[in-house]
Amino acid sequence: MSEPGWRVVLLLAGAFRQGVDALNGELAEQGYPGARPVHGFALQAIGPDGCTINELGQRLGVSKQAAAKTATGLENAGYVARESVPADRRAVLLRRTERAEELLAASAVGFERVVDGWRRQVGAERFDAMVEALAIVADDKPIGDLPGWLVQRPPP
Amino acid sequence: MSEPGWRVVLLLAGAFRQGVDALNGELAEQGYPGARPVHGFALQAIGPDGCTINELGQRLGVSKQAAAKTATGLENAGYVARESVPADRRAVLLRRTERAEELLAASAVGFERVVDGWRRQVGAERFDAMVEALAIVADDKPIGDLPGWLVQRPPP
DNA sequence: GCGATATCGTCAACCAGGTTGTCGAGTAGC
DNA sequence: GCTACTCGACAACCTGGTTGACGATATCGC
Repeated sequence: MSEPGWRVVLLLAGAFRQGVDALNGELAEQGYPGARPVHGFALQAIGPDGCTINELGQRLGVSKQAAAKTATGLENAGYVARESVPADRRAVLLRRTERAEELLAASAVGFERVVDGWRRQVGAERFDAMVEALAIVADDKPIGDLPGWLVQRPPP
Repeated sequence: MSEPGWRVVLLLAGAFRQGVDALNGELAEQGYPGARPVHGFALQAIGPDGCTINELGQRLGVSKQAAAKTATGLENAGYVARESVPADRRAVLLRRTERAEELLAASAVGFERVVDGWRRQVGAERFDAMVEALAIVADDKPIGDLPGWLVQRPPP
């Protein structure tokens, strides 16, 4: 193995960042210049049926307070609406808006484009091997607290 | 392609995080329980001959104020010493201590162990394919602004 | 039915790491 | 020598995370 260990880990970070940057470009092209992948992740976590703030926190691997802040941001951006839960008057049901569904669709398209580009770059066979290997290595590790540059505002 | 695009990007993040967590574990075992990869990263940037705060900021891609904070942290942890530059009495020369050299050596060992573990998990052939693919995808993208969980303190 | 206990979401305080702006000290150019 | 620039420090602020406390509500046990 020619690569030193630290370089492999650095490559993972670089590839991830490359993907995020590319996706941001795709989303900007599709009319969501301010959308960050973190929005998509959170909306995915909310799911088509909605979820409460606590559940969102668990799914994202952060505290419920952090999840509440995220939810507020999403709400202000018009991506989620708060509904009440009939069965539990303490709980708040976060539900995706139509705008969120559109963003998710655009995001899925963007991801496919980015990843298809990668597949073409590295070759289908090697690409599939990479994905298999990543799946083993990553071992369903939750993202947890998302990197700062995931949500960095685009330069004004 | 069975994997949706977004999952591939998620796997990259998960694998990176897995590597960082594993390295933290290795470093803790080797007697550096508080060391984070970001320390090694900054020490690498300082280099064997040392550098000034401004240079450190440029090399890490952050402002000199942020570099100064990093340098203070490194100094408090005993990894760097401040020396004066005879040619310029404004400047401060950051220089690695012996302890820093030891940390860097331990860090290299830790990275090797982590990556060897991965290689064993996924098989040498597939692993090499993954690294090749990552090198193409990452395309020497610089890390830039480091993720927050890179420096997260270990739970007490 | 009712008290004890647990959970939901919010507020407040704090931390880490980043940013910009300002400023004194020191260097360099004319 | 005066001016302009650079180095590093300080202060203020932003973002996104954390923990702790608390009111409101559910749920359990008797």
